[in-house]
Amino acid sequence: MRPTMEDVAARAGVSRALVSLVMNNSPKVSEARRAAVLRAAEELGYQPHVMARSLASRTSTVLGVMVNDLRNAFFADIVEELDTAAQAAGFDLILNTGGRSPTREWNALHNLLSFRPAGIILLSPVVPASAIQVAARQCPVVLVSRTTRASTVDTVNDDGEAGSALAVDHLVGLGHRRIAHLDGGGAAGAAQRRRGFEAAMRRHGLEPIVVRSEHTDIGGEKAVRELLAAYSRAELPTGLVSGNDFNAVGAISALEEAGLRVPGDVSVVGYDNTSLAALRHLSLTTIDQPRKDMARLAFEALIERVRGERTEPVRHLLHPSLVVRATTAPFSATGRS
Amino acid sequence: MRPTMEDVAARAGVSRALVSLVMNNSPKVSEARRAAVLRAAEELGYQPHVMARSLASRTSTVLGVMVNDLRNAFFADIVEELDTAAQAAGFDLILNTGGRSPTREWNALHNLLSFRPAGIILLSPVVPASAIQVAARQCPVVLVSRTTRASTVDTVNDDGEAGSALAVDHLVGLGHRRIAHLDGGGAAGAAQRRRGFEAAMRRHGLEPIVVRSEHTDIGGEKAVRELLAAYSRAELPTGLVSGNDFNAVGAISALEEAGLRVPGDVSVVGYDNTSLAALRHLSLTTIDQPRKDMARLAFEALIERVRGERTEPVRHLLHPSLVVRATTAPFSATGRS
DNA sequence: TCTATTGATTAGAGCGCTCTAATCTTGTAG
DNA sequence: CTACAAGATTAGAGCGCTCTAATCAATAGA
Repeated sequence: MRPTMEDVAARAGVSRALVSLVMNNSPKVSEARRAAVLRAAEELGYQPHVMARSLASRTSTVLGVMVNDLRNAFFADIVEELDTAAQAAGFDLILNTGGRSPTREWNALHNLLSFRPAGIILLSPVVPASAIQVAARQCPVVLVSRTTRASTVDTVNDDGEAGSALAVDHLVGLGHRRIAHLDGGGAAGAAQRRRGFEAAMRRHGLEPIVVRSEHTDIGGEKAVRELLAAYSRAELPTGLVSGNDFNAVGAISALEEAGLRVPGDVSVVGYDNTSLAALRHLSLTTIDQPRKDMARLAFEALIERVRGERTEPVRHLLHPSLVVRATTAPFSATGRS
Repeated sequence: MRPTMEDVAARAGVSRALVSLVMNNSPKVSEARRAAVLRAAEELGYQPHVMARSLASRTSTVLGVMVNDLRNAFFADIVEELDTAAQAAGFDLILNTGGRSPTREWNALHNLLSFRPAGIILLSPVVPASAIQVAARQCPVVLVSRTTRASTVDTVNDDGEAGSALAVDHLVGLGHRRIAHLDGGGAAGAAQRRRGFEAAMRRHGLEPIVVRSEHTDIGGEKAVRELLAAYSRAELPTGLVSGNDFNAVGAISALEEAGLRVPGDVSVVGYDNTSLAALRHLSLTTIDQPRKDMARLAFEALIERVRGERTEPVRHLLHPSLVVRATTAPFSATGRS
């Protein structure tokens, strides 16, 4: 059995309480005793038992994190960032996935809750709002990539409408006028991005073209094929705003397959600035969600509530930015066949 | 304060012990009582306190997971899979990163240990072997993508030598004879892959060409440029075995930039079969590490030890497989300029 | 010399649960 | 009607720690 505080106390010739004080480096311990305790602990290889501590102190250093999908690099990045912040602040992450199923997420959420965590961060959850409310009654909850009306829950989102607008402005600035959006369907944030696209187009006095698609490369390919079937070469959109990077990559594939050049004939903008987009081979112009900032803000919001420093809900809406790479170029009538 | 077992007991008019039995669905509880307890629990929104349970029962349902780098899709996939398995088996994951620094990993490992987890899984850790030994004295430890001599630790690795051999055999089978390996340098598993490459080449009676590189797309580009500088077009290798997929993508970029076609002039094989490779736009021929199996085996090995069903160490060496896509083609002398 | 005063140390209750051993119910056989 | 086994229930100690309140030691002031 691993040594307990009692063992350390015995070896150091002091009481258990004193060991506790030393372990929490209380200032009211004489240097001599402190040294003795530390040495005894060292010799025994003693390490405080987090769960026992948590139980006794009625506080928790555990932060629950439920991720929509770790395979999605966006979330993986955020979790990495959260982990860094948590370690720095002395918290531990317990992690969960809901498999994008409300039922499984509900279970996962319950598992997190059963640890009596100090707080919970939900990354793009698909559980109903009521489930979030239930969780929020037990501990502070922060939502990332998901909105809510609940006033006890903080949220961190990127401004998808602004992001799409950025893409449209960029293309229009390059002289494009026929621009299509490959919509993400039911994916998180897709609706916003579409709305932003439509609004931006109209602001420029242009007619928004929206093709229903998905946030996958296959989806992007299909959407482009539909576009190719629906328009003559002369009328084909010369600018594409994809729902996300994967979609954009698929779109580019289909475009090239059809003998069109990117960006010579068609300019393409992605969304998310995944590591994929940064690959020199693709060099995709895309919209960057400030993931690091999102993670940091989510963490800070949570900790503020944990420490009871704030009760008002906070709604972070982060501004995305345009990352210009090699898949967008000025519109040129001559470039077309 | 959230309701405790005592509250439920009071409301159901039974003792705390009975509630405990019901919560662990013991068979020795009358149906009437069970129903009463369950109802009371429901009404109060009671949920057992995992930590208290763990403390009292001297058992843990916590599994510690330390990840080398979550941003690496390979690890993210494994964690996802571990999570699925853990949830199914009633365990909870507590997750950590070491930032690829031995010191930080050592801290992270300590954090995990302080939870008195049932077991620990280390994904490609960079801590010294001694640290792993220390951990292994506290609870079962399984290593993924890392070997050890410690007889108390299980390991799960893919057979990197076999993987490279697969790539070489494939290229040789297509008629290629001048084949180069873009080495991953100090990256985990890189040495094995290189050894496998060299051995396979010699087995075919061919001279192995090894270019020092990195597991990044930039690395791949640079390596190819060196190759282009060192060889005349006629003598340039017609087959490339990259250290991983990213490297391969970079290599392809540089090749195309130099006016060479893939796979027309040069065939390229990646390693890892990341989601990147599967993108139709790239369609990279690559070596697949059976991640799902690796995760499953790691989990099973751990659970076996947790349950005390085995004390002998187990060394899983998984066989990678070749995934042929569009970046490899038969050698053709005419294809060359 | 005696009492405050401050600082260091400890006793002991208790966190929410489990688990063993003891107790209480029944039902059944003698 | 009693004895007893089997099943259902509970008392109570204890998991490893924290924390309050009490105790103890040492110094200072009168």
